[in-house]
Amino acid sequence: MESDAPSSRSERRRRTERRILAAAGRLFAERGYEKTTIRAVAAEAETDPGLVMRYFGSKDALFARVTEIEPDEPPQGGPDEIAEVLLRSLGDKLRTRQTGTEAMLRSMLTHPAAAEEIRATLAEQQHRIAEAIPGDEGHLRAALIGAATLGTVLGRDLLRLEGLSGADPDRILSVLRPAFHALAHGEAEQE
Amino acid sequence: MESDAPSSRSERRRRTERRILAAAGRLFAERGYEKTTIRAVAAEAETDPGLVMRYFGSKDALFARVTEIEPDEPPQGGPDEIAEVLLRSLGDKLRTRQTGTEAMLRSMLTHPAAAEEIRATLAEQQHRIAEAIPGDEGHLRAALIGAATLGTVLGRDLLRLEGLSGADPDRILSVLRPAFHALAHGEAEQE
DNA sequence: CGGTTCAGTCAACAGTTGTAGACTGAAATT
DNA sequence: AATTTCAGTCTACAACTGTTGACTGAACCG
Repeated sequence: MESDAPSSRSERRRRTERRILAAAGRLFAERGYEKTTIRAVAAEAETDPGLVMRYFGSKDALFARVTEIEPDEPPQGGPDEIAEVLLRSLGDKLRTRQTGTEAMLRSMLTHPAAAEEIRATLAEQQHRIAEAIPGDEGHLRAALIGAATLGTVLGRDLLRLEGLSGADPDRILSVLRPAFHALAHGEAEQE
Repeated sequence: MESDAPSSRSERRRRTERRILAAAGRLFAERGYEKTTIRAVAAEAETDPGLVMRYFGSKDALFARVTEIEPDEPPQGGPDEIAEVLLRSLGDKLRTRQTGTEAMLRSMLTHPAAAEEIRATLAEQQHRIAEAIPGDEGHLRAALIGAATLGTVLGRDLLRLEGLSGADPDRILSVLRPAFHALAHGEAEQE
């Protein structure tokens, strides 16, 4: 009772590729790079390991395809605007979970390519943020905002930390908001 | 030119066990659970894979031994005291890096036992923190402090994020301080 | 219709893994 | 001195890995 009537060569091909990508995304996100095998991906996609190799070249290349993600909205403006933009980006990540992103995060501690991608992404964002933050600590502040964001997504969606795994994104954001503003401000605003 | 004159059976045994534990700690911390092989541990410890198995039973058991870590100073007091205690704990972790802790963190996204250990440790700390934080959001606030702490250690020592990898622990703490206090406070103290 | 392309299948490769067990020789014990 | 214990070594196994290449049959194109 599935939707089909497949048979057109290019159409079949496109479908299998999509199934493989979806299966790979799921498995990489759940198990990480090393524990995800080509065979398991093929089984999950109901196809053959050989096909996976032929269509994507190698396990590494498949991983790279799955973890292609579009960059965040570039933060700009003053410290407060920056904090709000970053909170909004975090909110998006918490609301609409992407297998690609999760695959990347899941493997970032063990797969060098994933680690490098994260480093590069965060570094670029940092530079933009640092420009807008007064004081010579701009880079450090930007990096710590990144770290906090990372920890939050990791804790909620990958580690499923108690008290965070089911939490409503909006409540998370509202608790985090003052903290992000505090981090974004070079000069102490309270005390 | 090494210090030795080994030969006493129990002494030799103790030494090799220590070498194995040290080697395993280093490798688990650098490469994570899956990519660390018994053979590599044995080679690093200049001994035999068979011995590693005999002395520690299994790879899992060896990992468990290596990642035994003593719990943090239990946080107590009001929100501000709690924030300070947690900052101090973070400072300790940043200043004196422990291979056991790093091995645990490195593997927490791919090795279920490591993930569970982290969850349990953080959950227990959270409960204590939550009691002292006013408002019904105590657990969420506690969890987010944990996530931020996790992200900071991860970003600095495991991922080596640009702008964080070489950062002085005290500067990190001073930037994080207002943010931790903001997170610990149930009622908004600033605006 | 005849020939070509190509999605899909299958079997096999070379290497690595955790783990088990037999063996050796020297320290420990009697 | 005779015997037992045990740290250390070596070999082997069964399972699993990414990857390759030969094969099959149906869709495609002339």
